[in-house]
Amino acid sequence: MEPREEILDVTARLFVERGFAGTSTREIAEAVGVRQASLYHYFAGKEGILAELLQRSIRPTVDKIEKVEALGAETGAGPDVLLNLLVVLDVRTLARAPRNAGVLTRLPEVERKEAFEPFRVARDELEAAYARIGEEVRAVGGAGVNYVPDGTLLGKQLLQQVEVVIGMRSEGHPISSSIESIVAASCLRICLADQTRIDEAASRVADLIWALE
Amino acid sequence: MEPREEILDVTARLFVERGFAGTSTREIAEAVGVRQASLYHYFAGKEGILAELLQRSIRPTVDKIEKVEALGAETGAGPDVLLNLLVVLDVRTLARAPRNAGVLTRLPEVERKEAFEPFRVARDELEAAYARIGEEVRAVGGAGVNYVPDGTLLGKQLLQQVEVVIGMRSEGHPISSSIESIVAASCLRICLADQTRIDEAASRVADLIWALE
DNA sequence: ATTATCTATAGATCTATAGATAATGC
DNA sequence: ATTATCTATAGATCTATAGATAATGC
Repeated sequence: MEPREEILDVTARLFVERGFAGTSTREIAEAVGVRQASLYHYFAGKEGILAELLQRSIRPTVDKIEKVEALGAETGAGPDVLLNLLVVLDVRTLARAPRNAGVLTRLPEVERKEAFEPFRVARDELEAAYARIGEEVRAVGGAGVNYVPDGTLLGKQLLQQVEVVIGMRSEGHPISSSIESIVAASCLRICLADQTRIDEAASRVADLIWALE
Repeated sequence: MEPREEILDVTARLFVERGFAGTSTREIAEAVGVRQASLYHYFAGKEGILAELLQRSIRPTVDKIEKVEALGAETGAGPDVLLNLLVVLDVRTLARAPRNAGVLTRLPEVERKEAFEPFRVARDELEAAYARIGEEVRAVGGAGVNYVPDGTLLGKQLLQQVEVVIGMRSEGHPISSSIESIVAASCLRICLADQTRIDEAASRVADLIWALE
């Protein structure tokens, strides 16, 4: 592995275990096997490293939002299918992230520091997409039903639900394709889809997802 | 406020904003208005303060698990009602925690340090209760259905779903009683309960919850 | 006596930069 | 020339403890 990639990999592991402020540049350097000052050749300090790790953890999913919504227009796939697709893509990205880097999005520094603003923007885009598609799913069957989340809450509920895979990985559970499907189904249920619609959406996802990965 | 309580309150705010390693004892002391060394009179260092904050954030809910399950035996309330009750109690605890202290449970140090083991045990108990009750809810109507979470996943999904209120509070949204009900309904939906059962459970919760708070 | 608070400080870090040296690529 | 790496270090913290002093409660 080239040094730059190795620094990212090693730092991801340390930040996930100990957090941002809890990891020193010296520890990173030692784990990589270079001198502390050499890190500054590749990155703008600790913040620079985390900024890149955060981008990598969310970019793949955000880049696919447009594609997913375009697929709705092209293939006539309804919101159930689109939500299912987006969830599966998001779950896979989190499941494959080296060192379970999804954990990093929850570090307190991410909310506070200027350097992470691009990440926050991307994350808000993703949440907005969940809110938008989730509301469409809900609109299909949820007329006159009680205890229904509005868009803001719904977006957060779906994002939160997907992130259950981060917690699973933290405890060492592998993320099987069956977990993908179950999390997607749970998201549809949160949006009031019934089992018939869930089965239907799941069967169409299999044929569409290859085009998006 | 007595000094000990004030230290807890101020530290909760700082830890939520900056994390554990990102907050120094000197900053805490300054914000409280005492000398740095004086903190050690009340607590076993930074870790001692966080240990107590974590306990306070989860204890109220864990203490109610037994009561909730006992209520099932006493009143004949079914699992739908029990899950709804537990979720509402949990949401209320998170909603009322000073400074949104629920955020603290996600700090990386919480997983690593000896001092927080009692908290981790309590949190696992809560997750186990969600898994247990969630499985019972699912067992009522979920025969032969596809894409169904097992107990381990279900426990995590429910815990994760409840924690959506932490995120809401972080962004300044007040936690209304309608959000309580919606989150509870979402949890029942994740467990495959249909709208009839959700309405039924919600109507019984109103009569039972006063006995548990 | 005990509790609360302070000053002072040991000893151990931290990050980021300056500036030297070596290796690589045109 | 540029890229990669190093040594050395400025300057700023950090936590935790020792030990003094003042206030409180029996």
